[in-house]
Amino acid sequence: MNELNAGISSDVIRGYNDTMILYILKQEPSYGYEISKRIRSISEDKYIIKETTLYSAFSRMEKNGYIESYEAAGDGSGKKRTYYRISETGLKYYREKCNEWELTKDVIQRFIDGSSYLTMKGEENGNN
Amino acid sequence: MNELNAGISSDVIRGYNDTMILYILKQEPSYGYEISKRIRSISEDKYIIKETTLYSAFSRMEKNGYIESYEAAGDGSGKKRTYYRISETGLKYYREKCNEWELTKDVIQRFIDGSSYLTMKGEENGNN
DNA sequence: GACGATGCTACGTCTGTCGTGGTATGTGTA
DNA sequence: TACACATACCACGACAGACGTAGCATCGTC
Repeated sequence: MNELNAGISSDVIRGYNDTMILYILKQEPSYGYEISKRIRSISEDKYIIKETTLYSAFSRMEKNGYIESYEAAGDGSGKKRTYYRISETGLKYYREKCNEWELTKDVIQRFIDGSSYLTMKGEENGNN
Repeated sequence: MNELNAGISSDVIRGYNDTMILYILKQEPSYGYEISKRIRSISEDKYIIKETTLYSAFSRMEKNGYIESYEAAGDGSGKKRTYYRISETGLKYYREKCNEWELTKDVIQRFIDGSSYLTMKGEENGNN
């Protein structure tokens, strides 16, 4: 099955892809392919962002002024890449999303049956 | 002033409205207006579900077999209401969403600055 | 009978995600 | 030379959930 993101529905991540990308760019400028790999590795393969999602996020965020792009050749090779760096606005946006996340997480958590059902190990699904 | 849900973007909640509704119905059958108020009160006014969102969730979930509806008059009045009760499938779905939530929460958290988990500094580094 | 609270529905728009498919360069290898 | 494969990016369009707007009907009250 193509469901690489096992157990993670994109509907939840929706709206947080931008945040993830900004988190990467906050550390240092980067480009599409590498960001995609970083996200995958940070999440320990639990989340793999789709290419189209990634690039549409780039153009959206650049339009919003959260990131800026510039052309550059990578290593010794002549391969051109589009690098992105985070802007001040982007950093501010990222921090807002972090705050929002704490809030939202708290709210959703109230509607989740947590530890109790997990401890009694009563899982009847073939999900993994 | 329609921004009643201060600080909470619907993009995050997206996909978890169903879960919230099922959480309410898991306790006892209920109907639209009351569920809406329950969600508002449980979240301490931090999240207020839109009417259209609520009712479209009903029809979606009924179509999926997660809930069942029945007509009933409420209190002494002759007002007809459409009550919903959760089904076995719905309960199973709810539990899956709970599991998914724990997973997703953990993943997103890795891209968020500001919590204590950062202080322990054991994060991903040059690990690739 | 005007009003607000309750209770529900129809219709259409918007936005983020993602499937499909395409372009182009660099590297390995046979 | 040929080819596969990883890298690197993009256009197009479909889809689904959230939501804005609008409407309808009932009930209690003043």
